[in-house]
Amino acid sequence: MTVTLAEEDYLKAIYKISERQGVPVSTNAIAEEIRTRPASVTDMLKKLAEKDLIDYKPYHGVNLTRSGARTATMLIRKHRLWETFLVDKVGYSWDAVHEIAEQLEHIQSDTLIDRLDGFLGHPKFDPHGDPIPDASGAYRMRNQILLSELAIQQPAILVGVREHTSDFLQYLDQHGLVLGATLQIHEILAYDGSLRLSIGQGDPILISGQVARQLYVK
Amino acid sequence: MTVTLAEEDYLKAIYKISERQGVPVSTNAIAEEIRTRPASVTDMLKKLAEKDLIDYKPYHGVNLTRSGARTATMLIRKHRLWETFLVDKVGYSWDAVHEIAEQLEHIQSDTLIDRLDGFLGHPKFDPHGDPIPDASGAYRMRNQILLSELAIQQPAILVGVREHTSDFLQYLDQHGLVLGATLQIHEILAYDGSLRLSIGQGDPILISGQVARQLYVK
DNA sequence: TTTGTACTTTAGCCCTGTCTAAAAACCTGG
DNA sequence: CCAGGTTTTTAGACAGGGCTAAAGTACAAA
Repeated sequence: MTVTLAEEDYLKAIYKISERQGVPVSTNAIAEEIRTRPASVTDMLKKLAEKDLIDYKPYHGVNLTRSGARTATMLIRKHRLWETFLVDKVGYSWDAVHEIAEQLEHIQSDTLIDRLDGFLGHPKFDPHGDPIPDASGAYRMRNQILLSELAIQQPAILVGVREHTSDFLQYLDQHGLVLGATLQIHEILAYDGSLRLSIGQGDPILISGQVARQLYVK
Repeated sequence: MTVTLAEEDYLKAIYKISERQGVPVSTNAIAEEIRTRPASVTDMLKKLAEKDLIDYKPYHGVNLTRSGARTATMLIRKHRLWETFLVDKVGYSWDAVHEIAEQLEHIQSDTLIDRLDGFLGHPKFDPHGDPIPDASGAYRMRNQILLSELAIQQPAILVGVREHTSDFLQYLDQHGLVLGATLQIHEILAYDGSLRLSIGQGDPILISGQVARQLYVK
């Protein structure tokens, strides 16, 4: 029972949405995630249900079966390992790897991804700080909080980002916001919720609340 | 003007056949190479001609245009670089990489393959001894001959293989026939054309003429 | 309880790439 | 130069995946 490339994309989308927003996952949400039309989603949901990769009740959304969740987790594993490869070995910056990894994650091989994992030294986190599932699909979430929840004056380490767009990641680079940096909030401006923040030993900078809600610290 | 995955496969097949057997390339030959039906090939040839990737005269075969040849050469480049990656970095043996590279060669990125080339140290030959085209598509053929053409007692170095099947490559491994080995023919048996051959300092072994016609030496 | 609106599904169509069956073109031996 | 065999193309169908338009469902507000 093979899973096509398009089916894999749907499973991953459902997985990602249910992580963010819980289950069941709506047709519209999937359409938006995949950038396709709701009618197309409905068609595909029938196929996925037929293959027992999702539980689908018409008009009431879907959730992944055990088998569907395993497939999705393995895709996440592949995606994050390939991103790690591209950054650590091939010299890409973290804002340029997403699209390439979207393609690489569909490579089919029983052995490749585990060997790649070994070649990379069994990394636990990808270049964006997201955890990489192991070969069994297990991964530990860091006990992270959003920078926007961090107490004033409390130092913390930047460990992850929620947004993965190039623009956002380039913004972070330009402001010295790299993974592992020590951050400390000095002040939250009453006017618009901006944060005055120091990075390591540097002079404080100002970032928007919008940005702060995209950063994970520990 | 994008080239689909299936179209890429056809271009590569036409390229490979024309290298072996010259031009023009017949519909049947392509069908056999791609393992599909002649009727399907005809359909695809029309599409490729429409895109100016081939010159196609119905009933008289095809050859690649400049543009089609460029695409095919880049596919070869990608295939061979990925094979090199899999063997040199990921630890695969040379008989296990073909199918994976067949998938990897279709990854679309303006920058990936040149960066991969750099990461690998700009290799000139892949794990099977085939030359890797550079970024401009150029590559030098070694001045190689088939082992079956080598003069008796004349030492030579094994530099390439024609067959890429797993079975054949495993056979070579088992007999110590690895790239770079020094070979010397001691005798050609009149009965069936088998060769008595020594590899490096080892004791002579017997290989069939069939095998000798698959090995390139220099 | 009804009704308006947002969400979802159905119906029917398109495109890609494949297939089988049948027709057409090519070519070679007599 | 033509008859048979081989090769190639055409015709028509199908499966996967997507789209638009229209119809059906759910649910909140009145």
